[in-house]
Amino acid sequence: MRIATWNVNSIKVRLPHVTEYLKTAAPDVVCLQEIKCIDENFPALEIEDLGYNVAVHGQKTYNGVALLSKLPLDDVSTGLPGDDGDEQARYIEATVGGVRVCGLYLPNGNPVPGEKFDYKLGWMDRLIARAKELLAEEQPFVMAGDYNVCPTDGDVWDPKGFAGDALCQPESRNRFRQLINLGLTDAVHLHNPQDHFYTYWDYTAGAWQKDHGLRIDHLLLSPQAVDRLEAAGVDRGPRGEEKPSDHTPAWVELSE
DNA sequence: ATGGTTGTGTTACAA
Repeated sequence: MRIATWNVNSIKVRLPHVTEYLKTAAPDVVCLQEIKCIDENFPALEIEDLGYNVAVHGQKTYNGVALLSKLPLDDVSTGLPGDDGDEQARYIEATVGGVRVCGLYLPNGNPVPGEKFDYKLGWMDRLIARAKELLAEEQPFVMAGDYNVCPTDGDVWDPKGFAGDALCQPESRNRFRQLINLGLTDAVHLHNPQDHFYTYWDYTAGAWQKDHGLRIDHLLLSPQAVDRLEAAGVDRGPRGEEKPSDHTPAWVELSE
């Protein structure tokens, strides 16, 4: 079972890219972020026509996440627990073929310091709490999405230039490390520890052409999921298309 | 070059 994650930066604009990816890469599950639309405006019919089930947690203008899956999406839940006042659409879970798939769009957190950075750290604390709950069930799960965290300087094209960015702050990295220390595995890093494997390139200043990227999209696997991990990687192709998202898909392959 | 681009949706804000 192949599970991919992709921040598409508007599903309305990126629908042709997404349908092309579904046809060519044919992932079993895709976690989408930044769909930037309400549920009613998500192009479900076009995606269902390609053989996928759809679950959406949308929001007007900003954020928004969705799950696409060839197999049924069971027990869908939306919103990250821990703050009933949080109205930003950044989290969705569903069970697919016995695997709990968690799609997430972690807050960017800039500027630092500020309310947005505080929100990011609080959101990460809630994600850690949710991971603890899921780990207690001792079942396979995958937390996949745009984490907006570069785990180390090796994940940044210009570490000095990004030293003050929310994506690289010690507090952000510490919380990502807490997820790892709970027993989760950064699957793409495990399979490619020596390489950059950037997943994001800024639209400005020719960043893509210069490979000035960041690794911020991750798939964290529970021990029971790691037992089934066969491969992991990043598909750079979509970032090179016309009118691309600034992110490209990352994925894992789990045995059946 | 105190810069650059994209998307939503109005001419600001988020990334």
